[in-house]
Amino acid sequence: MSRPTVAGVARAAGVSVASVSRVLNGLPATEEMVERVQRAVEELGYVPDARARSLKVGRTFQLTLAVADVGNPVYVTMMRAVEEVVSAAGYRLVVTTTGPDVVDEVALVRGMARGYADGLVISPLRVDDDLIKSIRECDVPVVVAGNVPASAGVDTIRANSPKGMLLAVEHLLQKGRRRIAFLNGPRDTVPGTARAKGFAEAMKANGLRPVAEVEAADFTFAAGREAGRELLSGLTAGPNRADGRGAAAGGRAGAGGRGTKGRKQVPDAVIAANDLLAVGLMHELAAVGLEVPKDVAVVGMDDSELAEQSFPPLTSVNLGSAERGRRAAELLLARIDDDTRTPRRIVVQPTLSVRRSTP
Amino acid sequence: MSRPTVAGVARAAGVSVASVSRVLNGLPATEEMVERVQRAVEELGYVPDARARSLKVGRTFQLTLAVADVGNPVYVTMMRAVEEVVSAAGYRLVVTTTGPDVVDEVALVRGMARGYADGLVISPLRVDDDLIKSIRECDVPVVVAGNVPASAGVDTIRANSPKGMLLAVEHLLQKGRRRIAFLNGPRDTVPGTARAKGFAEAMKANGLRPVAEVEAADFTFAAGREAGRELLSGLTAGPNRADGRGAAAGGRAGAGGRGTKGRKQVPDAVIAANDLLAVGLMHELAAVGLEVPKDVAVVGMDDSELAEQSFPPLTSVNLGSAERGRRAAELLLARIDDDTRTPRRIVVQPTLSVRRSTP
DNA sequence: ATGAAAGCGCTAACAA
DNA sequence: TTGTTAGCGCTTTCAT
Repeated sequence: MSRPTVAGVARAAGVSVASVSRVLNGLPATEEMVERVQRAVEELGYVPDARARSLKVGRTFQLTLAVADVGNPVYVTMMRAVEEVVSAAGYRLVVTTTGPDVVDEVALVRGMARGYADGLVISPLRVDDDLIKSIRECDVPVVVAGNVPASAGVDTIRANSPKGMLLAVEHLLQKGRRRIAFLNGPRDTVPGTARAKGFAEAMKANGLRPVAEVEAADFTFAAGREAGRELLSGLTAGPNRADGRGAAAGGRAGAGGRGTKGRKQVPDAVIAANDLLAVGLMHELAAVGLEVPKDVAVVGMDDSELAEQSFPPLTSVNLGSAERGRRAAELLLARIDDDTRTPRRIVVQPTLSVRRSTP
Repeated sequence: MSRPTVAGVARAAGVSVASVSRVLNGLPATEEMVERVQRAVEELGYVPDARARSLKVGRTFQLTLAVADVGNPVYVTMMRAVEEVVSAAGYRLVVTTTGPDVVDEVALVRGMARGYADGLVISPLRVDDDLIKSIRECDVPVVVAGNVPASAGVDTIRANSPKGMLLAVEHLLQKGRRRIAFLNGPRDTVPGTARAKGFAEAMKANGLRPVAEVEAADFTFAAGREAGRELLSGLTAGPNRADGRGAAAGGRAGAGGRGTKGRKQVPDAVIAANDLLAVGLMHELAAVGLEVPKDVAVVGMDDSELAEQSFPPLTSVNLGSAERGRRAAELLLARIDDDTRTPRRIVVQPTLSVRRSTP
């Protein structure tokens, strides 16, 4: 036979469906009533149907967290923080993956109207007007963990990348490194843009010019290796290299040719836009016989679990992923509670986690 | 104003709700009808409510994947594989975390009766009779990615840990390493038990006795470091160590005292029960000045993304996480399709991914 | 081909 | 305090 419903429980207990519902929801009832219902529930193994319930009450008590890539350890940190807050508030958290394309992000936000959950925390990799529009029009509250324009009018928790870059640059400077290169992720992403801007500002503020800049195709380990290879081949290639790769790479390598001496310099430090890229780079450094941190210091960003797992452990800018996750969740809960509050934009300040990849 | 419903669309289009539903579901209708409904849908920005729909049709077109720890990279691999299969079949995948306790796993399985999804893939860390019972009684199909007894009568995809251990041991042997130690995870877990058994068998089959065995508190990096420290302190401690840690550690360190010469041996190889533990161990090896692979070779298990990210890259037993994920998803879809088929138990065979952590 | 109406399982008025 | 009943938004007979 099929799953029992309130009606089945009511029949078994010899009471009305309303009474069953009341007991189940802890509303006032006589002791005997509670007793009878609970026994019937027990006997039948009754479990209420969340869909029917949410159809009626208009809430699912589920919240969704959408991230671009489950393989990026920064999301692990964030997920844990969000989970903690929402489960404490009695919500179930479900995680979905969007992939790197903005159209998939938009589809996900639009899809929230189907009633899967009562709210959404999304950390978008790429943002366009469509996405912002879909967020504003979304039937359920959305908070963005990432950078969207203030004009968008949505709740936002974001990191302070420029400040983080400043921490990284000044730390390196303090350690006597001045030939700093930058390994960014795709510049057409939200973090990619922010990091690029932050890096440029931080260097300028300290009177430095980048030794080289390369852009990885993704915020992944594999892309980090590839871009790292590009960065290094442009620098270690002799003037009369046969295969011409050095020149080719130099062509894509931003400021690579504009060293202070008018020719290429080997960097004594590299800042990577996230930890995965940094670790990828370190593999390439090892491959060409450069030692970290002796020959080249490396700084990552995100201060994810990977930073302490990597070898040598990676100095990394902590952009507050845990705190951003926590506060994003809190903001979402607050908005679910009161949808009229004006959108907030919270900025979480970075710190630097110094480990052995810098001297 | 509120979200539009079929009724609203019907009114706007000047047709009946039934016709709206039909057009939305691609059932036969005149061209004009389709046209009118679609325009109304467009205008109102109508999105059907998935809860109401699933309440009626009895299906959610959502599938759940439950893992113990999102921080474990082996689940990333599995998640990707599952996602690919289920999305190709038109299902949405949602991921939830159970945590390490069996009671939480049971609660999750029981909770599936609420109708969150049409099926569940669960990779349980710990299994007891309650869990098996809950799986058997679950209202929606469940497939287990892990090892449960055949008597449980549930669909299962599991790895072949013993075979994997054999690959690891024989690889080390072939590289001339014979003083092999074992760094396991908690033995009261499914993988912990399987690995321990497999390791013992593989060693015995090759006429070897373990140099040491330690058990980490969790399958995490931190626990790997701690257990690694224990392993090494038991071995590097002199006979008259002042703080007594060497002895204490030796006490917990399984066969640590039963070397072939009647006293402790320094291992020339360590097999770890997963990649996170292996990486944690490598940090401790470095801390005491032992080089990988020169002094000590290290083999991990899972062949996760971390194995190639680690430095040196980690030789790891590929237990087929991607294939297990893929086949688990396929099995789930098949069972949703036909709930009468007899439960299958599929075993995925391991391979060895040799990297630089072994000579 | 289209419309009217029943009903999925639940909760919340309202009535008793 | 308890029971009766309407209805959440949708699909699906059953008539037309």
